[in-house]
Amino acid sequence: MYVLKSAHLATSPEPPEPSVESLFDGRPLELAPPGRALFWEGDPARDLLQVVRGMVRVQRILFDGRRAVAGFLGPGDVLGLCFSDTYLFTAEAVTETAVRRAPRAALQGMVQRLPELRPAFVDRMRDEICAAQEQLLILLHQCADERLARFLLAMARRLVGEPRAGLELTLPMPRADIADHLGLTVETVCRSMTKLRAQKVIRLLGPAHVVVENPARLLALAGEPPGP
Amino acid sequence: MYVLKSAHLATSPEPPEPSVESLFDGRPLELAPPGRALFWEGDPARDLLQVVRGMVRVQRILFDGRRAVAGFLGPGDVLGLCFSDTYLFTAEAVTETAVRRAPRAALQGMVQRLPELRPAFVDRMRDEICAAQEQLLILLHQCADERLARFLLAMARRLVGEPRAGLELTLPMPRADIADHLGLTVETVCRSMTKLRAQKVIRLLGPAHVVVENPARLLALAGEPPGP
DNA sequence: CGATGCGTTGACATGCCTCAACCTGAGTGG
DNA sequence: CCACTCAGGTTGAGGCATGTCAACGCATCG
Repeated sequence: MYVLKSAHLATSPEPPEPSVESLFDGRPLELAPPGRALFWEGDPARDLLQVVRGMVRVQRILFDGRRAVAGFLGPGDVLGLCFSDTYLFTAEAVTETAVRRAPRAALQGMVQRLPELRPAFVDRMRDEICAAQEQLLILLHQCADERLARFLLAMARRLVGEPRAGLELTLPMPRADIADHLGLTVETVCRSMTKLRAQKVIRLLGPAHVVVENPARLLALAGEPPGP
Repeated sequence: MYVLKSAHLATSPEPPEPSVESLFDGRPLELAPPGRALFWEGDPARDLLQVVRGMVRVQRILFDGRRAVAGFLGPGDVLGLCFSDTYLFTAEAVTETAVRRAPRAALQGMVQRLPELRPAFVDRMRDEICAAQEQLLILLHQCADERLARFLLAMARRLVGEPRAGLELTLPMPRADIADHLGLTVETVCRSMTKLRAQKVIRLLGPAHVVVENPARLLALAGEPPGP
């Protein structure tokens, strides 16, 4: 997706290291309640956004009124690196959220001044492309259960590298968001969730709390070989 | 998609402007018969590829044996800009094809040396990301007819900016390729083609030759407002 | 206490997949 | 020239997964 994870990169020890994250140093925290829009599709893309706390949903209303959710951003994720002059999506807070903004011009300047930073920058863009294509290829050919497994796996990996049995994860977004993200309906998401539970792949503590019981099977359903 | 169109960009007037296309200047032509692989998924990604004549199919075999066709490349398209160290897809000639190869190292050197990073390279990567996300968002939420309409529209735009009534386009790839590209089966592609014909959206001269009869309706089906 | 929003489940309709048959055109050999 | 084969394309019949519509459970909130 267009979301860039900073997890391992951001926590580099030396302070002068220039990184995309350093653009947000010293910027004020901005708080948003659930449902509040952080920017709107079509607005001039003035700045980048870094999520500090909470979760943000990136979406877009299609021609015919259907909603497509492009993805979800959690703490550390940066949004807007690959936007053109106007925002192509609307970003909304899913939960109580804290973000920082940095002008895109600052990013541009930084990349101009520091040629050694370019490979890192290009790599991140490339990762985004690969992720988007991967997502496209696989989702298009997957059924509902497999899509949901893939989504749960992605949510789990947001927390840890590879999920182990017993990992508990929180789904702060409502079912409708998951459905519009996977190209399904709310009912189908529910049924697939129930099916995964019946197969002992996951356990449900509540609608928003899932425990991974069989990571290997989750991997397999999501369409990844058990190896990596 | 990961495919970068060079059509309008390549013909900039001033010669010193470094472009991705210039990397291929002076490289020898390489010919490939239908079905021949130009590179394989998993091989070290040594070089970029520019299609000169014919059509190339980019695909990948999924874990469970299903085939996913990521896209098709025609004359002028460049492949490999966003690859990591190994090719993530296999590229095969659909028709009799001519290509040129350029080492990726040359591209990397160009990016490092360029005083201005934006025009040549970053914009194109950004376009790719946007295209992939667009594709993902829309295809996921579309039914078979709409997906096929979208595909036909894309093929038409490969020839001209906006298709007009009477535009004849050639589909050099077999139905199976189209199906695996859209996440459908061969039979469903046939039926959707027949349905579009019945609705007077297109006319079929033969399996590989389609005439656009109602561009406005094609646009609408593909999920784009009639405006642009 | 009722109202509301969200999640879940059931009944039914529909769209796509599966399997099968048939058609067409291009080779190929008689 | 015809008969045959073969691959790709098209069409039909039936099954299954998902969408649609509806009902209900449950928690929150006024």
